[in-house]
Amino acid sequence: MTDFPISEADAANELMRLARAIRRANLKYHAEDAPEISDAEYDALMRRNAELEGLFPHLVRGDSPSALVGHEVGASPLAKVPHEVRMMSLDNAFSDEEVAEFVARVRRFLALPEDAAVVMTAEDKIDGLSCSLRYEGGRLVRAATRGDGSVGEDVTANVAFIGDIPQALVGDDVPDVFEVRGEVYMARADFAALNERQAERGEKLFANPRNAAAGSLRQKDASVTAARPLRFLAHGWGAASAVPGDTQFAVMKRIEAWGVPVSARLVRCAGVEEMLAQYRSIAAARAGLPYEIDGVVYKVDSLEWQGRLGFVAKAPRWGMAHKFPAERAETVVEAIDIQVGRTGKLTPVGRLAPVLVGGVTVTNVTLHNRDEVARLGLRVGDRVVLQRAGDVIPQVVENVTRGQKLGGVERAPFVFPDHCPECGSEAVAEEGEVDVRCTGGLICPVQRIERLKHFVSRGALDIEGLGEKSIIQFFELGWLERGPGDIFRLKRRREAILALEGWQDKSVDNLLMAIEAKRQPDAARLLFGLGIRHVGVVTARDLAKRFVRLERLREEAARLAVRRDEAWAAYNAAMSAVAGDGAVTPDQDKFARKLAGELAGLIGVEGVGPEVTLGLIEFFHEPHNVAVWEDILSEVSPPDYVVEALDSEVAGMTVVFTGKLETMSRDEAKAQAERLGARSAGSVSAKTDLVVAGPGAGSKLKQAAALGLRVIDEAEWAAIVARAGA
DNA sequence: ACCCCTCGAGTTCT
DNA sequence: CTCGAGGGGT
Repeated sequence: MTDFPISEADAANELMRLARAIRRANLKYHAEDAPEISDAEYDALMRRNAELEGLFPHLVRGDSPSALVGHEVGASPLAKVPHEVRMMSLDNAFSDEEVAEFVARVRRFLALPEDAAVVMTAEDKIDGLSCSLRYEGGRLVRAATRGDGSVGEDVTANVAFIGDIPQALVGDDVPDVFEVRGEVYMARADFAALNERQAERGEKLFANPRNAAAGSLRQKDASVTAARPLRFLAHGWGAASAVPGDTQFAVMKRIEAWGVPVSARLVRCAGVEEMLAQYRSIAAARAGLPYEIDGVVYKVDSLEWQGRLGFVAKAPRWGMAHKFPAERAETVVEAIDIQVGRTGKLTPVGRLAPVLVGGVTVTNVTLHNRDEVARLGLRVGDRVVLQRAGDVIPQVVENVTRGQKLGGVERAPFVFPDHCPECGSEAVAEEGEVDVRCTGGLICPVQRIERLKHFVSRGALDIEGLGEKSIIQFFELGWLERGPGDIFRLKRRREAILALEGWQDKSVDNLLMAIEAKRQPDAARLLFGLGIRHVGVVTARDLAKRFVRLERLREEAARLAVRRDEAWAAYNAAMSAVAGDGAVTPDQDKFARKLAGELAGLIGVEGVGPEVTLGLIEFFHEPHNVAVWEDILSEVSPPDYVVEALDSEVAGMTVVFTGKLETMSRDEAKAQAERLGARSAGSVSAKTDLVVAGPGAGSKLKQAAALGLRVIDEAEWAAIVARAGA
């Protein structure tokens, strides 16, 4: 026997550490464009790994880095750049009423009196692509596209050719760090000239200036960008070590003074009337502007108010885009197909004679559901008016030939199917529901594929390079038979994948690397990826926050399932003498609802009511789901879900606000609690840690007293917030 | 018993 | 982006 210089146990240990270190290095290298270790160090790790694997072939790990090529793997055309401050989008308004509503909402949230003046800025909204320019010490160090809002793409080299974007900001008040945010766009005249050139050279034409700008900026080869006439207008800022002013308007003026263009139509408005006047003035000027715009953006001018208003899921509460009416077009519905989604929902889709709407050719349009088709009285062959809602998703506005014969020929009405077109199972609409669903569940191959797609999708595990095509391909080969866990076993099929058409060494490595990178997935994303009914991104996050480890959530769901079954059995035993059995009686239904409500109370997460609770119980009750879940957990281990919150004395507490609050609205108080790492609940219970009571508090205060809870007033709350430094 | 808001689910095209 | 529906407040 050979005398090894290292024991087998030590080698196994070291291999594990190496796998982890190399994985981490790869991640840093690709995802964040900020390598932690040098190439030489990286190579040393790889060599040591290969050496140990040579000594102990039976210790080669399933996730061995040696199966994967190194640093160049996963290299996408443009490097990823995380945004220090998320790039948000804005809520849209399409009518004067919605604008008035927006101002009223701001007033309500800030608890301002009805007649208090709310100053807003207004400016034209350019149809380009958002870009963030980071200046450090006044010099441009990085330019990034918006991406998904959290992570964008590095276009630093590309924007070097945009004359509007200075390489350095000029002024004695330029902060150390300042990110200018704005829109990269192509002027109309330049767009026309570019397309002319493209036509002359027989190259592809761009559909509109927006696409031309996007295509020109996101180039791996920056020299292509150099030849394209791009421009830039600032409309805000992101991360900043200091903000030069206390109003939106003042800061924009400073940015302009530092040398970055700002819209000439940026103004301040004293109220709804002035905002709408500005909207109309910009709308009138629209055709004569050098660039394309799709609306007007309003922002609360006071930065202090902006801070208090904060954000909802993906947009600030202090801004709004007032869009121009959408362009419309007419076309013919040539067919109506039925699609099956991951939840089994049957969605009718109209196949259209191609038509240009708002700069894009549209050939498909969702018809949503059975009722919508009926509402439009839609039959194959009808002419319809289309518009792109919010200038993006096409929708049918009107059926022009409703009920008419076509060339004297009567057409059959569209019959919505009562069986799944994919698996033949019965398709039904639940009592009181609009959606028709395939009842096949996991029998239905399309549902299974859709669930897999959901699992790897951007909001869930976000496995790059595993798209619809590959999923279908692998699924049909039976490689994803057991469920999402199979994805993590694909590496055993490396050779088999390589043998498939369209797969090269490099693409397989990229894929396997992307999969390996998700061995420690974010618990909330994993939970979301399971596709539990009514559990979306937000709820998944809230649940993960509450349970920290997903296994605890599963246990709780299992406990609740037992509780439900017992309560249900007891109820039916007691009632059987009276009601008899058969279909669910109204009383039974009422009891079931009440029971679900009580169980929801035990979960104790805001936003999780009876329906969501039932979704959780049923998911973890179904043996097949549990098997899938355990299978996934045998492959991945999500770290405990701990959210970083501002350090405060109420972190981890459950706070209830009651009574009238004087200096802030309820929503604002709740948002503050979240920021301090506390949960805000709607009602007082034994789980409540702290009650913030304003004047006029009633039953909740009594309850709090009965439970002996700590009760404070608004001023004390404000002090806690201040101490946390929020 | 309602009303408002937020969340979930499905979808378009490049 | 829009729609419907769930949750929570009034």
